[in-house]
Amino acid sequence: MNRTQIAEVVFDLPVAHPFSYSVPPHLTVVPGQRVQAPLGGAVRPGVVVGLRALDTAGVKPLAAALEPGPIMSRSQLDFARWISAESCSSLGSTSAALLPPVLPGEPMPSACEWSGNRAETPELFVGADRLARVRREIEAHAGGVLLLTADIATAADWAASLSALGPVARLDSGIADRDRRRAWNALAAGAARLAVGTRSALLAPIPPPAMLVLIDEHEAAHKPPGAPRIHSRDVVLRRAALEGARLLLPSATPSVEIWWLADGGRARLHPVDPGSWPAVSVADTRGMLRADPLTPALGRAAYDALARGRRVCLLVSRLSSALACDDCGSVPRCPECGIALAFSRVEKTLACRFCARRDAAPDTCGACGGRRLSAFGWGAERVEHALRRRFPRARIARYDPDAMRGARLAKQRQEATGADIVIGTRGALRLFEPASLGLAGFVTPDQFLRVADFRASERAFALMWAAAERVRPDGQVVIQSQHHDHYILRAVIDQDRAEFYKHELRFRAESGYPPFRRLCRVTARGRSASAARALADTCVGRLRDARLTVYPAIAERRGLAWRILVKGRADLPAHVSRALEDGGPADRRGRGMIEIEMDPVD
DNA sequence: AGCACGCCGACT
DNA sequence: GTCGGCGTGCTC
Repeated sequence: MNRTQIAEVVFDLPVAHPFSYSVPPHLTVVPGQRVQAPLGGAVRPGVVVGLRALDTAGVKPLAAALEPGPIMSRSQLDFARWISAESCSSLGSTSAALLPPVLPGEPMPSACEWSGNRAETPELFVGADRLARVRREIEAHAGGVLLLTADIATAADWAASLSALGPVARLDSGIADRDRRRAWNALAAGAARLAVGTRSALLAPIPPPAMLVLIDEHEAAHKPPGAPRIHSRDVVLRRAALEGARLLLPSATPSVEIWWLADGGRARLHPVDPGSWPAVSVADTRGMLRADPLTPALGRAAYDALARGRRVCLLVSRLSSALACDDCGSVPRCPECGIALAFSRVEKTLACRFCARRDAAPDTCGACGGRRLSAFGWGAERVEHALRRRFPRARIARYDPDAMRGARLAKQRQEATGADIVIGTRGALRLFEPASLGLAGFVTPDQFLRVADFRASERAFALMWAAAERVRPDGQVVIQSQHHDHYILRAVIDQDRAEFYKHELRFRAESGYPPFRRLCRVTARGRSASAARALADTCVGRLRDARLTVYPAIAERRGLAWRILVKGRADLPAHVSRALEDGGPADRRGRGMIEIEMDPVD
């Protein structure tokens, strides 16, 4: 029997284990190198993750090396392993998502190892001058810089702006494969010092001493669909520690997780330049908003702004799914979980998304006995109609960049750019520079406060803060709300972030939400309702056996899918993977499929 | 994820 | 009698 070298190879598949191949005598491969290997009748690209000596029984040979050397150093491969474990994604899918395209004929610069002997404290920049300060830090930094954004458009802006400081390697998918790959090589070879990208750049080789920058750390877009299911914030925190890199986090409204780190001295909050702040007021809507989306206060503010030739942005939300009392403003909440109960108009029920609680919707308000309970909806269309009647001579446009793409979006954008009044969702704020608007108005923000999601308050706070930053110092922000004393509103009125985080952290601690506990969502799908149910029951049983906090499964898609929420500590991914075995993002066991989503953001 | 091998309905 | 539906299971 021949003793040869065996290469362990992972592929872009939802399969947890590597596949073994013999290394033909004419080939030399090392861990971290990309290869071609036969699998399931076809030759597919994969990554060598290990080598060992063994007999060759029943093993096929590698077909070819895709590149002359490893694309990942030992440090990068270990780090990819960590990301894979932490996100319950396969190592193959993780590597495929975080490595540049293969280009035959390109040279392979050697990828360097990370030293990480002195861990730096992550740094928060939250003030009005945060981007200018981060830019100065980048300018002053001697080594390489990796700057990550949540979307391609922002990456393009940064690449353009940083090019004044030297060659910029763009690593996001907004540029051609060839250029992206060359940018990666330029970095590894030390020919470029500045790198800009989105999450696909998380593994990029940066010349030491490295500096990492994550723009708008709080953005949910830092955890886009697709493997690996992990927020870029968690990745850069780890990478900075391993690599001994400085990590800069500019964000007007950091995530509660990051603020908590700063509270505990594990992140450093740089001195804050508060910047200018408009007058923020709450317009009481109790008993209003039946026939008109504008309270007298907001209507007057819009009139004044238009009369002074200033622009107006009205923020609306997508449809509400919670119930509220029109008389006292109270919202039915889950007694167990503390979150607003989701209202289903069709089924006439109130349901909690976290525990499986589901009750018939009441006829009267539990707090004041009022009989007017409604899930109200002032969507963009209805608001626009009402405003056209009220301001017949104003140029009014709707803008909802998250709901459309392509030519329709471009057209809408153009109309919105020239409009006096823009009605839009959160993406509409991107149209406006800081301190440029005459008025920002929130039509029915109570819907944000009521969304059946514990992160809703964080998002509402971020949105209101972002709106206020875009209003001129002599302009106004008007928030129409029944909750005039809500801590989010107080924090925005007083321009006091700490006020928000103090309350939010107390709520999270009391209810056992992140950052104090970790969450995982397991989805069990089946062909039939009974198969799905059985699979879900199996999962719940195994997770309970692992002594994790497991909430009862909630049916979706008429019983074809079941959502299971699991709570645990920092080591939750390992426990969930072990409990469900081979748990990939879409592990098929028998007749069904399991999906594991660590730290869900929605 | 692909892709092959499996056992039950309408066609030349 | 075969062609083909997709349900199930494997890929080194």
